[in-house]
Amino acid sequence: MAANSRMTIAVHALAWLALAQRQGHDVLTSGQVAASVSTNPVIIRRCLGDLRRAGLVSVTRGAGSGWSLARAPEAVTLLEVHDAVGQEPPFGLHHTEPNLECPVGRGIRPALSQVYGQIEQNMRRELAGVTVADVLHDTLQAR
Amino acid sequence: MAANSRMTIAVHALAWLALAQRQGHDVLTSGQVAASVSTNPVIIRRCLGDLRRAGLVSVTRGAGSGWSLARAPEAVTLLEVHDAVGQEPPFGLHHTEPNLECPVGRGIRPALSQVYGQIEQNMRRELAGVTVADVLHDTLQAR
DNA sequence: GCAGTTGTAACTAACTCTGTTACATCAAGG
DNA sequence: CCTTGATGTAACAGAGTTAGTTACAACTGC
Repeated sequence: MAANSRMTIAVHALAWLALAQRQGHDVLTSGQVAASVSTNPVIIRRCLGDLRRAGLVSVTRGAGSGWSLARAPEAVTLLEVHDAVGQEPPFGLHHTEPNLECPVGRGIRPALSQVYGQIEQNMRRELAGVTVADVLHDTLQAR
Repeated sequence: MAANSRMTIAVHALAWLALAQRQGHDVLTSGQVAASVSTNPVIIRRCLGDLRRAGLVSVTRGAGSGWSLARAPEAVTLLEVHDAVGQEPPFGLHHTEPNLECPVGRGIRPALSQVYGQIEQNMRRELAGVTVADVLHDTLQAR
């Protein structure tokens, strides 16, 4: 299948919430967000539910309720979104334990963990440097 | 599922080939590699087949045949392995096109592509800086 | 109480990944 | 020339993930 798109959907929803807030709409329903993402409202509720549990958005119940940003869009980084949606790391080790009788099988996992860990650290640092406000700005810039 | 482990298996196989070569074994069979990785020989043949198509290993046919490195392990980078096994990029855009009537739906994909592309570039640069020889060295260092 | 919304369970369909079996193909070496 | 041992690859199974859908209980503003 194509790669994980949950991160993309989450950022899309947050950018849309930020723009709506700027335009005076304090809350959006899952249906309104779903209309922009072109998907089902339940997908959005599941995704925004993850973000709510991470404290990035708040939600109300009952009639006239909906979703809003819990913080200013300048204060929400893509790293927080990444962690909130439980995105998998880009590389995985062996599914089953390699043969520990073999010198390569014995040492390969720590060696690769170090390489992979370094790459993930850099990826996280980069995600931490981009905010929802940045993405919204670039989004509105695009023609 | 756990993340993609093909990259790990490919590097494992290459490191094992490099060590075997250093010890005077010029070729290994898929069964011998599979015994170190703890998997099925067909998995290894498929994986090493990808590496062969990328020119990283060479293979012979017939009795007594097997796999060997096509280059010195110092000259094979993890980036080449990454591309050879067709690893997916870490982030994916929407599966279906977002609503282009919405300003966010219209501009979000180019905006996120830029962010994701930057991260992938850095990942590639990092992978290009690590060779199979480096991994083998760290592997043998591990206790 | 009504209406509109969230939260969530249950399910489907499509897809990926690893692993397995089976077998055709190939070539080294007697 | 034949045996032997290896690759290449198709076909399939089983587990798992993902997006999407339907349905409905729970909640709350008015």
